[in-house]
Amino acid sequence: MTAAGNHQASRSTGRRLERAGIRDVAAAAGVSITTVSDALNGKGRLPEATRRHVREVANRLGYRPSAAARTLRTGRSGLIGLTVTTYGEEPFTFTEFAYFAEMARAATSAALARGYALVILPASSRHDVWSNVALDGTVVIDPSDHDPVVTDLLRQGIPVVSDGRPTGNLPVSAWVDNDHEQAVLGILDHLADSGARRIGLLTGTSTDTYTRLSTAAYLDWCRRVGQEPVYEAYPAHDPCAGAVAADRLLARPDRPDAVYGLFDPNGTDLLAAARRYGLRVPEDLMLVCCSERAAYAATEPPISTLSLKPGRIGTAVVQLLIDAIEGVGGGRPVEQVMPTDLIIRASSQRRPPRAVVSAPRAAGHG
Amino acid sequence: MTAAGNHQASRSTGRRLERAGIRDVAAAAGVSITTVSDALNGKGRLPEATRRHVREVANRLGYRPSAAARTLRTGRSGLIGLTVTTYGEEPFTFTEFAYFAEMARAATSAALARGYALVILPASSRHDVWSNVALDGTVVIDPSDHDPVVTDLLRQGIPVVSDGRPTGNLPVSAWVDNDHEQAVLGILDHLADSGARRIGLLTGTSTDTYTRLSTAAYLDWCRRVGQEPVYEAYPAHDPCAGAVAADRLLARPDRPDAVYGLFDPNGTDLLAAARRYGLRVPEDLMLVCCSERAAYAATEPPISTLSLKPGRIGTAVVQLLIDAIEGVGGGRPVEQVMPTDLIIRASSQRRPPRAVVSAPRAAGHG
DNA sequence: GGCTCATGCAGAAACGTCACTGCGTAGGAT
DNA sequence: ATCCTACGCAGTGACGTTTCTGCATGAGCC
Repeated sequence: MTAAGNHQASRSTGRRLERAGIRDVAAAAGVSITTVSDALNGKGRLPEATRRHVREVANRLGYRPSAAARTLRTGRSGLIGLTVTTYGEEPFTFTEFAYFAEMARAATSAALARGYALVILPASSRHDVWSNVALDGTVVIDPSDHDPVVTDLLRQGIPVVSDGRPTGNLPVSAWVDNDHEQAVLGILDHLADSGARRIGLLTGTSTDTYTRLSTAAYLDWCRRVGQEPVYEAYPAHDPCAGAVAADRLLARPDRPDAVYGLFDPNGTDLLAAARRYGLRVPEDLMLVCCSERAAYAATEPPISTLSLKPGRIGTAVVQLLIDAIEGVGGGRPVEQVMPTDLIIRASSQRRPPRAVVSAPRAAGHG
Repeated sequence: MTAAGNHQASRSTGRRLERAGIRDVAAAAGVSITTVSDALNGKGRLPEATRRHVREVANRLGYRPSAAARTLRTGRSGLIGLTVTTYGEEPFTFTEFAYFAEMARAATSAALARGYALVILPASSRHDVWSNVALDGTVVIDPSDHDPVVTDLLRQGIPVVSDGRPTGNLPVSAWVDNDHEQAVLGILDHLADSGARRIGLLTGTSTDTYTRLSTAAYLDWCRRVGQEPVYEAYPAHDPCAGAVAADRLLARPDRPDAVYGLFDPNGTDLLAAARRYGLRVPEDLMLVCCSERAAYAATEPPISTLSLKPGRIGTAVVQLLIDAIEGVGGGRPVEQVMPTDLIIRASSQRRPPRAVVSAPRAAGHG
């Protein structure tokens, strides 16, 4: 008696009747396991009649292939991780909430369209959770310098694509990022065009690429147009520090008449600070900040924002990752730079003179 | 020569050196596979010295147990699905975006704390994606009447917990929902307390439980206090229809002096409609709507909202689901009703008389 | 008519883990 | 001295697929 014979026997007798397996289908259809597998997966050399018959029987038995077994055998799970950096206990960063939500939405769509599903895995999760799920690849948002999880994944040969240029020399498989320099230059030009004479920057103290590139672009622009830089830096992960920094920036003797804030809450913080100093927006102070919040369209006045288009980023990141998983397009690292969108609202446009009733300001252009 | 012997031999020779398996650890540690498994999983009867040694070797080899193999063997994947109903192509409903985002955030946290990860799976996803991932259970948000995916999962014996009472007699394992009647009654009482004489309702035409219960509670309240109901219903999934319905409601001869809108965009829609008719909020018209949008705190005036506390719901749903998966707490269906939060802002509070300069209104309380 | 070759399918070996069974040994009880 | 038990570990069979290999059968060709 062969091992297979033993197996069949034990199966037909002592088994509690759970889901139908491929063996059950094979038996019911009067064919072999191989034939069932081939028929359902469109492989092998089978006449259409056999395929149809097998499909029919499988359907009748309500057969669902075991994802676990398939994954074990093929080495592919069809799952990709979505890792989001965390600052506290909670999985998402508060300040980047809208960004993440939109990005995740797009990523989910893109993954689904190619037959993959997304698993949400905060970087801070317990290690056992990470190793408990079979991932074909991972998207990681703003990986920190030498992220242990990322290096671990890469060492296992699992592709990792990052949203945001990786800092240090984290050897990710590919990355997607916005053109931050271009974005900052565009904003500064826009503010200057609107009549700003001295443009300030609210930036961060951390060394991540976004902050670095944006600040560098600002300093560069200042040098080019001959403006003395006016900026305050604060730890971006601390919301209170942001409000304080906004206040400090407007309290300076060389107070700017326009400010760009690099982080999501800067808009409201700057608006509040402006109110405290009796500055009208945009007459006395023009504002732009980088944010995805729809709420900035409804503030008084509405605040111009730089959108990083997280949807586009999410889609691109997933496409790149799946390409890497499936071995499409070489195997070399890919770098993709995406444009941003400047949404111009009232806060960065001086009202047309005809509607302005207030007295001309001293700082007004002369 | 035994089969195992064969196996070992083929392994030591022709295998391409990928990740270390449990066998490699066993060999390196000089123990059996069983011992490795027991040592790492805290089972069996092993002295602490052996456990430590095995752990050490495993660590040195960078051993990561194969999630797929473990899932296949144990029947547990540690994955739970998060299904969200879709109206269009995109995975999330636009009008419930903020709700979903917050709910998903909390659900992710709760799942992670118990060693599970969340997989995002829109209900409309291709069937092959669903059957390609081994789920221990699923959270489904607002399941429709006889959702084929849900019934399919249940037939497979996979626990399903729903956010929102299931319509029809969908036999979910458990559900969590807000106390919608209580919420509506609370809002109506609040508006009446603030001086509203005729409270209108903006509701939906669909038959989901939320709409049904809320509308019924409204009608009930009207009957009790002796007010003639004033409401407009529209297909909630169509944002344009919402704006039209808001307009219609304010155009009626028996125009209400306060309105509660059941859906997220109703606040802005009603505000816009009020402006068109020259109605001041809250002096001429008080507004409340059900929404999680933070933006309603920054509108002019800020709009009172009913928060369903999606975070609490998400946590509860996941706890219930994992309890069901792990067989905790009987196996009987559980129903859990959660309270809501009414966030009172300017739109539903008549300004204190001292600050009001405008002429007394005809509808003023007599 | 024997040869090759394509066709249609069956057998069986993995994939890597967990858990059941079982076996030898040491130490305490009788 | 003998038996019993607890201990520490090894062997091995699933879990349910996919896939490589291989065996028949019948058709086409010289």
